[in-house]
Amino acid sequence: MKRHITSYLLVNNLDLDKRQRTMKSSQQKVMENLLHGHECANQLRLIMDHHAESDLSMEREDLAKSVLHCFTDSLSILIDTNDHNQDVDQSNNSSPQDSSHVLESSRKPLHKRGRKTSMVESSDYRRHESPNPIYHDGFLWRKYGQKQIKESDHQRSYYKCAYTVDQKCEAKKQVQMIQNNPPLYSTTYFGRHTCQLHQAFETFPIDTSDSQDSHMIRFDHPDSSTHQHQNQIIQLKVEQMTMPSEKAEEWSSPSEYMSSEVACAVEAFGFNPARTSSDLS
DNA sequence: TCTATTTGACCGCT
DNA sequence: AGCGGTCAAATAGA
Repeated sequence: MKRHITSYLLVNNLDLDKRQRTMKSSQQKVMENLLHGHECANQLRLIMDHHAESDLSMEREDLAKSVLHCFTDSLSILIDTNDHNQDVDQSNNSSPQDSSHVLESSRKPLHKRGRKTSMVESSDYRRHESPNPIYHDGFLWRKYGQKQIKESDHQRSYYKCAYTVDQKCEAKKQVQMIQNNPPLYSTTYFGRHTCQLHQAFETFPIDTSDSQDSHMIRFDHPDSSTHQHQNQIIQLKVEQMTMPSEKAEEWSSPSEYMSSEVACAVEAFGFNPARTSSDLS
């Protein structure tokens, strides 16, 4: 036992340098993500200020998704770093730790042998409950299964990232209705996206021939007016996805026509794309 | 014809 | 044996 503890502490000391370097790069990543999110938010505001009359709901939603993606990545990095530090702290200090997290994340130990009893019990996951199922959360998902779960009236749908093969992204999610009245859906995310959203967008077909169906989204650098930096131009084919104008009139808050996660991101910024620029001013 | 979804079968674990 | 998770052939739809 004593020998086991000594060797464990040795490993911890040897890992310290490596961990500090990792933390630095993590901070850099978080900073880059947040800067990118800030740029997208600025771009979103510009669109809303200058193009309120035209139907640019898709640009707004995609920008909001980009903002959400930036924050999701940043949170994931911070939670990882935090968990790592807590593991170290717990091994070095026996005092109890505050286990509260922004996102629910399982830290239950993996079975060394044997099959996991469920994904929830064995891997890190984040669970989200909402009145509507989350289908559009900024990532592309591919459904690979649906199953009736025992002790549940509703089927569970299994999704994996559409870039599982292309980019070896192992992110998965499960969507299941957990309550009828009022309707409540549980969306559980497993693993983290290793795919890049912008890479995903780059695989969209670029069709400059049909300007009516295509819209340009530019993620400009803050100094974009000086053209010192090359803009990252993403062209999205928008078909059957634009929000019907009559719906736009009915909906009063982003959460009514966006996925709840995207809406949360939008509302967190105090934006309401359904409003006009005059409402904002 | 191509791509995404559906669904029954299969696998590995308890 | 029964369960949850995944695979892959069949099917649907654009």
